[in-house]
Amino acid sequence: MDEQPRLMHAHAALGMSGHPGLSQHILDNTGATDGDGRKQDIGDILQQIMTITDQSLDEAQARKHALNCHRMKPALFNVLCEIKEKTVLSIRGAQEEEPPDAQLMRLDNMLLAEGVSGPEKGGGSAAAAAAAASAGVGPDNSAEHSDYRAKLTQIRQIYHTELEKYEQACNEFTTHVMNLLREQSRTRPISPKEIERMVGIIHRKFSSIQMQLKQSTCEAVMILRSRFLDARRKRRNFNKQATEILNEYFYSHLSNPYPSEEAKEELGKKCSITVSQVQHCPNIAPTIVSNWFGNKRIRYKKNIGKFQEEANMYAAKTAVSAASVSAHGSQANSPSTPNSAGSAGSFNMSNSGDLFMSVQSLNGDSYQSSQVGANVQSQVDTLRHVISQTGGYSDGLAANQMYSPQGINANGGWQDPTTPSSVTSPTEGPGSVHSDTSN
DNA sequence: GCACATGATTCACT
DNA sequence: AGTGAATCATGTGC
Repeated sequence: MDEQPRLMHAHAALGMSGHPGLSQHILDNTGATDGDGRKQDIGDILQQIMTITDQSLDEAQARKHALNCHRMKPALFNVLCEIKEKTVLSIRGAQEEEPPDAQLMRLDNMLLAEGVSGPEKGGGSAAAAAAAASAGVGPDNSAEHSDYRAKLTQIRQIYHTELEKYEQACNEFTTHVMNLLREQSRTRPISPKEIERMVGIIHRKFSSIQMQLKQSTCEAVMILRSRFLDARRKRRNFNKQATEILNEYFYSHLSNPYPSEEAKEELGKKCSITVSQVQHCPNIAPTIVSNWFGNKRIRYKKNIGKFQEEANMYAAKTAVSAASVSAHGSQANSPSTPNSAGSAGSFNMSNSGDLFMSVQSLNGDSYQSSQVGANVQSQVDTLRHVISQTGGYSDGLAANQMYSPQGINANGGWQDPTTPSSVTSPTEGPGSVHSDTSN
């Protein structure tokens, strides 16, 4: 009900802030009801406000002091506060509460998961280990792993340094603004709530900067991670010797080219995979060997013809080795296992039956024979000779046995792929598809 | 630059 | 868990 007089007091207060004489002038005219007169007053007030900048600082301070000491000041100030509370705050009130930023939460979670934010656990080794695991690599301390860890630590350090800087700047700025507002609150109505809101605005601004920092950090981690994984994925060509060893094993176990874990490890060692491929990560050798055998089986099966020559070559090598070992009085024709070959450390003699099958396919299978040249045929003859000398197989047996090419059965699979060739059964009889035994 | 070979990865299946 | 098949990605030779 008493709104009108209060508003008029407010006008008076406005004037007071600029000029003490002016306030008196307004106060003297509070009873005026003439509209033109009021406009004239406002014009005067504005005019005087405009001239404030011309006044010296000392003079302004003196007037400010006089204002603060004015007997009407507290009452007028309260009125101003009340008016402001009813207008400005009510306008802003609606847009206060914001939902928690989902993107920021995602970034925080990711940084936490990657070991960038949160408590330090060896420079994010957990994340590095996870990355390594996802790359199909054991938790061994490979060079790439430590490199990844070092770089992640670097990112972490930069992130925390920058974050600290931002927080410090935010706090400094907030303190500064709060002091300023508190100072100003003596001369103009600034409620604690308003200061609080201002602090909130400042924090939001700074948190948006923080979010950019977090985004950049996430990007950096992603790039690092992808590079790390790419490095693990990077293919490495085996050297010739390694390929030969693997091929020898493959073709000498053609009927069942599924090396046991032991055999894989042994092959890994023999192939020097531990040196050229996985010197920092020796446990991966069996995996690499598995990869190689997996690829070999598939590709061999897909295109047997293409691999025939290779098969012959390795069969010949195996046969020659068999012959030489036989000549030295060893048990060349015994169905020893690749790993039990022990002293010689060779897989060559492990499965002469497979070799035999290679020969069979060359000689008996029309599909095979159509693809071999005269030189291969002569090689076959040589092999037969070698085999007969080693007491391996008779021509009669060879003629009676019809095998699908290289041990692949009618279904397109190898016989009993679940049986590791390193445990080739010596009890397998002559009638068996597998002709490991030498009877 | 291209084709090819081949190691590695992924996914579905058993 | 091991495997086959498909696919990707890269090294190599021309």
